[in-house]
Amino acid sequence: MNPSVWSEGMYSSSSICLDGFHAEHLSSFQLDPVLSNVDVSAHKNSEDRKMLSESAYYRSGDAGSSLMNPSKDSTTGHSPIRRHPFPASSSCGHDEWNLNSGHQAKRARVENIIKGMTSSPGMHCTNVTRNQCVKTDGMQEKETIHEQDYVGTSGFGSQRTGKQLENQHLRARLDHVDEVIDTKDEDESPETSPRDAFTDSYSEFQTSSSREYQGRKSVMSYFQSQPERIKLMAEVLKYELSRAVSRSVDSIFKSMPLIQTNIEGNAETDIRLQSSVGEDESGLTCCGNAEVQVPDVQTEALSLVVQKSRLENKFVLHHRPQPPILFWNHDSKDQPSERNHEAVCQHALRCSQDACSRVGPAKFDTLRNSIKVRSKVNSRSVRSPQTHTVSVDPTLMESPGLPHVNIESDCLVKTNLYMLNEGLTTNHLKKAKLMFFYTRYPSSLVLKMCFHDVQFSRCITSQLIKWFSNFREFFYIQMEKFARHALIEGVSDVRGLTVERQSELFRALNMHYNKANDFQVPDRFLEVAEITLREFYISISMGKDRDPSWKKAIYKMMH
DNA sequence: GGCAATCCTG
DNA sequence: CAGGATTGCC
Repeated sequence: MNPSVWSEGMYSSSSICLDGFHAEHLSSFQLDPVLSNVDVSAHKNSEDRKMLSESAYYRSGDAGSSLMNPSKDSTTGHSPIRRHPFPASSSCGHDEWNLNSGHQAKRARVENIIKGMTSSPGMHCTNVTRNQCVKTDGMQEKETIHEQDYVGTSGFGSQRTGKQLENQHLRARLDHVDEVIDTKDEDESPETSPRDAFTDSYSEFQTSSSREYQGRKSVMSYFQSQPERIKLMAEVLKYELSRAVSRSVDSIFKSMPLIQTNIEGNAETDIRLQSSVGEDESGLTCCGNAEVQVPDVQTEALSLVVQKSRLENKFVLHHRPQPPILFWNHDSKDQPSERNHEAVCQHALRCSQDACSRVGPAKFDTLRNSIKVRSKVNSRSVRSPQTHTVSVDPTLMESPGLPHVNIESDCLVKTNLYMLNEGLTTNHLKKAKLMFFYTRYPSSLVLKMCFHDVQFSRCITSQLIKWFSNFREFFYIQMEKFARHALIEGVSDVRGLTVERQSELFRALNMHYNKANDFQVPDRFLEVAEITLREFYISISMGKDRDPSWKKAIYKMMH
């Protein structure tokens, strides 16, 4: 493959969000502005640095809630900078913008469907006129207008006959709606549709202040006078809602929805986790789109090595002034959908917590115990829809065409959401590899944060640490290999050793950590690789490799 | 001795 | 990638 081809262009359509930096955390923790500018290299040892990062991390909760307060956004109107809209302080806050900005195409479709049901055949009352009807003339007159309008233009004769036929017509139309939606959903990727459905349905009830909803509200008001149609509409909405819920829950059970979405090659959304180098001091990007701030813990996770002073030829750990920014790519067509997916996840997680508090920990322990513990890497996330405590058809969670979801299933939904993976999956491995681009030595705290869907145990922690140990091993082996190769080839100046995206070394690394090649490897990683390569080169050229522990100095430096 | 990381091997 | 051995630090 031509490196120049894949280096940039390929990333524009599908990149990765490390789901470990899930909205739940992203919204909950913010970089402490005071601590953010501290140069960790000034601290005497790594423990201080770690404590600093962690204290910043813990302290950042308050800062986060204030920073992420949507009321601030509302004061600025439609700011070009869209932050992740979930305030840490409002456990059940559902940002109108986030939910409202779901798939507009589908929304428009639903709007058209609703409009079509009310305006055709022969209905001319637009949203505006309907609102005016409600405002000025009251419900009864509005109904009269609609009925007269409808009957008058449909030519069905008497009003009674017209109603019967209208009901028939509506039924047929609703059937068609189902068909259209089903067909559409089948065409859509399985990752995108659940959010849409959920978002559409959910936002129907949440976005009371939106203009669209006002229009629909008036439509619903119109229906309220007609029990038959109410029933039909209720069925449609219930169907949509149940399907959306089941799908969104299903997506929750996927250990890394966004990772999977992108790695599996189904998503068009480009979510990039990038370093914040070059961003402004506030940690905000000016990309003009929504962005999510990564908790300060990331600064620890991204304890990348930078060259503080090339003149001194001394490499030190340098605390990054800002956390990396998770932002939405400008070119993404599916941004709202992804954001809403985050919203769904966020909401679902809150629901799970809510369910936990209501059902009690004992029951959840039972649920968890019902899951088989897997010590090895599993190909799929642990999912156990059937439990001792709640007996519901397991296919419930899979079937997109359920006519309805009952109360028990709702309970199940919330119950299952609480369950965590008790084993690491292949997707966790993929995720860990991608994390390696940012951190070579993740602390257990970082691991817990990034693998928040995993129930941590000593075994899990050890396994993750072992993974990173293996990653490092491979990394250093490559470094040594290419350093020696450079010496053999007669490279005399260390400055001639560079790691570019086109270089063979990078391709080897990329092949190992990012085999699918759908992740934009951060430039910082290339810098680290280059620094390490040069260190190996220098050590070997100076004959330090005669010392059995010659690598340790490099390891220590890179730590 | 405990722990963490690397080294070695399969 | 995982398991066990080894090393080094506290």
